[in-house]
Amino acid sequence: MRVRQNRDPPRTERKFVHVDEQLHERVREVIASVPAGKVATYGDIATVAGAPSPRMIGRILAEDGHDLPWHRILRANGTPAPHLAHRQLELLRAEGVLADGQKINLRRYRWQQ
DNA sequence: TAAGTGACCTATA
DNA sequence: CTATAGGCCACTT
Repeated sequence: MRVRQNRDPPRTERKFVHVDEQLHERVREVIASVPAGKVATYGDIATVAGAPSPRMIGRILAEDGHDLPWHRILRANGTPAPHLAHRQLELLRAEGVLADGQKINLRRYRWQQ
C-alpha cells in the first residue's frame, strides 16, 4: 500500500496533472507489485488497475515510470516495446527472465495468469 | 473540429 | 513469420 511519498516534483507542477491522478496512482501500484523474476503485459496492468485502455499504461510509464520496474512490462505477445528492447531484455535477464530471441515465454514468467 | 500519434490489443489472412 | 484492419484513449497539432 503506497500513499504518496516523496515523489517530486510535486504533482501540481507536473505537466500532466488532473483528474485521473487516482487511476494514475493505482496503475503505479500494480506495476510496483510485479515481483522480480516475473512479468506482466500492458493489458494485464490495465485490467487489474481498471485502466480504460492498455495504451494508458504505456503513456503513464513514459511519463512517470522512472522509479518503477518498467522492464517487467511486456506486450501481449511477450516482446518488449521496440525502442527499449535491448535494455529491457538485459534487465530481465539479470533477474532470471530469459528471452528466446526478443520474445519472453509468458506461459512461464507471467505474473498472475 | 479534425487528423495525427503513441512503451497497446485482438482477429484474420 | 508478416501484414492489415479496427478498436482503444489521452494528448497534440
